[in-house]
Amino acid sequence: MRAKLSSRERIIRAARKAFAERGHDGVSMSEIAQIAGVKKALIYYYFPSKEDLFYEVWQYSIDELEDHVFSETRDENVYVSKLKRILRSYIDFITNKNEIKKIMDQERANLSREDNESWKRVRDRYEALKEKLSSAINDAKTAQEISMDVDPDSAADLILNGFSITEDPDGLESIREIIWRGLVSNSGE
Amino acid sequence: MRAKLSSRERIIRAARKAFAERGHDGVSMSEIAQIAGVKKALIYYYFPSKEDLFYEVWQYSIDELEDHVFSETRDENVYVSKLKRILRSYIDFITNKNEIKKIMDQERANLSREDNESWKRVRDRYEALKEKLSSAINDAKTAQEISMDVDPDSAADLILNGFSITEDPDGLESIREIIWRGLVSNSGE
DNA sequence: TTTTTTACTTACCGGTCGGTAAAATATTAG
DNA sequence: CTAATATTTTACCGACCGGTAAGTAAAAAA
Repeated sequence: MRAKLSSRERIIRAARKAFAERGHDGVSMSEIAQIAGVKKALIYYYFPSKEDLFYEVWQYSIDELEDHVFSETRDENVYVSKLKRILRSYIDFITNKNEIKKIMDQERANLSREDNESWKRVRDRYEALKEKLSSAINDAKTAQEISMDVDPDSAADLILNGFSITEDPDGLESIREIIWRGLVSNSGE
Repeated sequence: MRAKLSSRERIIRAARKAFAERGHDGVSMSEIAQIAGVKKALIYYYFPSKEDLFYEVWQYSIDELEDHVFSETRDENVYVSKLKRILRSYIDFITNKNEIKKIMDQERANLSREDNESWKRVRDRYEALKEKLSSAINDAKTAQEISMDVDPDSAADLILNGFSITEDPDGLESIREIIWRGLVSNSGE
């Protein structure tokens, strides 16, 4: 039987669900309150603003993604194997924690907007994730285990963007294979 | 000197610009009116609703993309060359008609939402584009000019999603190279 | 037992949303 | 010149937005 969650926790989960489905701009605070089964004003008791609530959801989501994807490969010392496992567990994460991936997809366009000061921390958290992935790729490249043609930063972009929309596991797998061959093959021409 | 545009055209261009920057949900009709230099009610004279205005922008944008990407390769008969040119002109399009690509990025998450009946035609127009790309890939595969491991549909997804956010031309080029090697190399393992 | 803090509700704020009716102005046709 | 028609503006609608002030009930601290 489920332990009763605190109101704060219920709000966060409701927000995550709603933001995943409709995005930050598509969701109203009253909508979140309704899903969480609390009054709207209570949200403002725990969170100063919609933006702050969103950021907490965002932060937790990316933390969870990083934990899942990077923690188990920490002691792997063959970089290309490590990278391969990162990719696999990333797909595993997308499949099982689909809500979190959806939030990232929803706000992807906002991540490239240099204006909008209030989104800075959201962008920063995302950039930190990307950096982790990028340096794992760079390690493999430095060890000459993947193609020297690969630019680690672009490859990280490709991985983080390439699996959007698709929910079908076979589709994800196909995409992973293409990307992987792109990373390891020596010359495409 | 610029010929004076009709109000209707000015509205569409203003809407395209605004939707590219902030997305459908992030833009208000009065904002669009202001950019177009027109009263809000005039928009409703030409377009029944915000949704209809958005769809017209969307439709024209994807038409333009298809024209740019597919028209010049129509008489190419070596499928792999054709596909390579498609990819190149897609990047060219992203670079030069960046506003249109941004609209697609903004609404990407909405494209996977099966609910929301009113977005059906938006999704359908996108799916038609994807189908065109997918069958170009399939042609190259059938002619055994690219890897037999490639699933055309997934590859089309990857191409349409993989170039997001990035505006830096070098980054786009790097991503294109990875994808291309992924398509043509015979086995990544 | 009194006081303070925590958790939460009720009722409201000004502002903006998408959308509309009707009047005013331009344009065109007879 | 006039009448009809196409275009644009003015002024407004109810609904909902994010956010807040003030109060309440219960629990924790004094």
